[in-house]
Amino acid sequence: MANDSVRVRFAPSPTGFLHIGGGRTALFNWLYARSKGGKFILRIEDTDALRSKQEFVDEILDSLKWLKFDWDEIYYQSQRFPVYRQQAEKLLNSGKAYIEKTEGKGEAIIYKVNPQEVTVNDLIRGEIKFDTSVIKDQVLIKSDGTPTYNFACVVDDALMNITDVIRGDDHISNTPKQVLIYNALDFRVPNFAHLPLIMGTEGGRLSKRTGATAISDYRKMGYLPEALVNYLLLLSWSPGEDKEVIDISEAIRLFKITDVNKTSATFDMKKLDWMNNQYLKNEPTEKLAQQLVGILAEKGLINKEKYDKEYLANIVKLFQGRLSKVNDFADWADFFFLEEIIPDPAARAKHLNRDLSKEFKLFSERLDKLEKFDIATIEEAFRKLVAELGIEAKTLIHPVRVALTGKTIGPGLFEVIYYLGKDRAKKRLLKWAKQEGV
RNA sequence: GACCCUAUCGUCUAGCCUGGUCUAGGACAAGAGCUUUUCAAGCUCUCGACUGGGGUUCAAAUCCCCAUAGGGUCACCA
Repeated sequence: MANDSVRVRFAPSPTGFLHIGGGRTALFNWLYARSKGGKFILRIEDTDALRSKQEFVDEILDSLKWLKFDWDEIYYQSQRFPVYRQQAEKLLNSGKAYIEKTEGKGEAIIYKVNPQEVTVNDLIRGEIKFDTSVIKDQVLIKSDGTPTYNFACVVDDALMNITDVIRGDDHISNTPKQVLIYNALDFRVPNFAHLPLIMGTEGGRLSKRTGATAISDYRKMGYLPEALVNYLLLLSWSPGEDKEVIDISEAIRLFKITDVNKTSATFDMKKLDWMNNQYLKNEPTEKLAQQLVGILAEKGLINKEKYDKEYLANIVKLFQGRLSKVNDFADWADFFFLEEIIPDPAARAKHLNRDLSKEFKLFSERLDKLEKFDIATIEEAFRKLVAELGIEAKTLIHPVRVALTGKTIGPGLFEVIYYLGKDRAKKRLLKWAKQEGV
C-alpha cells in the first residue's frame, strides 16, 4: 500500500525566476499532495547548462519557501545524466531507438515513433486521443550527451514513482510523446492533470508586458504570501458556496483536482489587491510592523537600529484596514515619521487655498491649553472651536488635515493629531498660519 | 498550416456530470448613495453574461453535432 501513496512533483527549470504560472502549478501540486497525505517533490530541471543559473535556483527555492510550499524531496537533473543514458541504452538494445551521427558532433539517441493511437486520461479534461503518426521520431539523448526534456521527464517521473503529473496546459501535446516512452520502457503511466494557463489582460499568456510575472516581484510590492496563494487558488478553482477568502488549511480540506476548471483565467491585479487587503486586515499588527521596518528605514523614515516600536505599531494599526499593499504604508503614513512635510500640491490647492491663519492659530492655542491630550479631548476642543466660529466642522477639518498630513485622505483627524503629538501638530499648524498670514 | 484544448456578466466564478427549482447566484471592477471628517476602509443599491446555428426532448446554460472565436503545441529549449 505504501507504493500507492500519492507522489507529485513540481519541476521548474532554473532558466528564469519563478513566475505566477509556475507558482500556481506548484500550489496545485502541493495542495494535492497535502490533501492526499502524499509527498511533494521538487525537481530542478537544469539539463541546459548554458541557460540554467544557480541564482535562479536560489530565487525559485526562496519563492517557494515564501509561499510556504514545503517539499519532501529535491532532485537535480544535472546530477542524473548517467540514469538517462542507461535508460536510453535499454531502448537502444531493445531496438526501439536508434543512433544518429551528426558530423562534427557526437551521436544522438533517437526514439522511433510508430503510428498508433494514444489515449490520455486527464483528471481534469477526461479522455484525449492522439494520432502519433503526426509525431516525429523523438530525440532522447542529444549529441552533446544531455537528455531532452521529454525523455528526462519520463525517466524521472517513473523512477521517482510520481503517481500524478499535474502541470500546465502547454504540456498536453507533450503527453502522447511521453506516454510512448513510458510504454517503451515498461513504466507505469501516471495520472495526468493539465491545468489551464493564466492569461494576461491583453490576451495570450501572462507576460512581462502585461505586468509583473515573478512571484518575487509580488513579494517586493508588498503582497502577503497567504493572499497571493488564495488569489491564485481562485484562478481555475472554486470551493463553491460563494466562498472566496479561504485559508490554506481549509483549502487542503476542500481541494479536489477533478474540480479544477478547464478554462484559462485572466490575472486581475485589482482583485489581488482586494484579496491582499482582506488578509492585511487580519494580520497581527506587530508582524506587519516588523515587516515594514526595512522599507521605512530604506526611505529614511525611521532608524533601523533605534525606533519606537510601540509608536510604529500604533501607526500601523491606524492604516492596516485601508492598505491594499504593505508597501503603500510608507507613502501614506510618511507624515508620522517626518519632522517637516511638504503638502501634496493638489491637496494644497483644494483645501489650503484661502487664509486660515486665524483658525489655525486658535486651534493651535486650544491644543496647547489641553490638560489631557487624548483623542476624545482633542475632538471635543475642535468641535467647541468650530461651534464658536460658527462654521461647519468639515470646512476646517479638511484644511487641518492637509496642513498636518499633506494629504486629503488618511485616518480620522483626531487620531492623527493624537499620534502626531501636540508639538508637531502645533508646529505644522502655525507654520501654515504664518505663511498664509504674511 | 497540422494536431490538441476551451467557450456563463469587463474580470474570477457558481450552476453543467445526475435537463425542469435559472425571470442564471456570488466576488472584483465600474457607477450612485450613505457614513453629523476624508477614502484607497465600511454599508446600501445599480449596471452587467449562458458565442452563433442546428438537433434530441414536453422541457436545454445544462446532452449531441457544426460553425465561430480564443488559447496551446508542433526544437538535439524546458
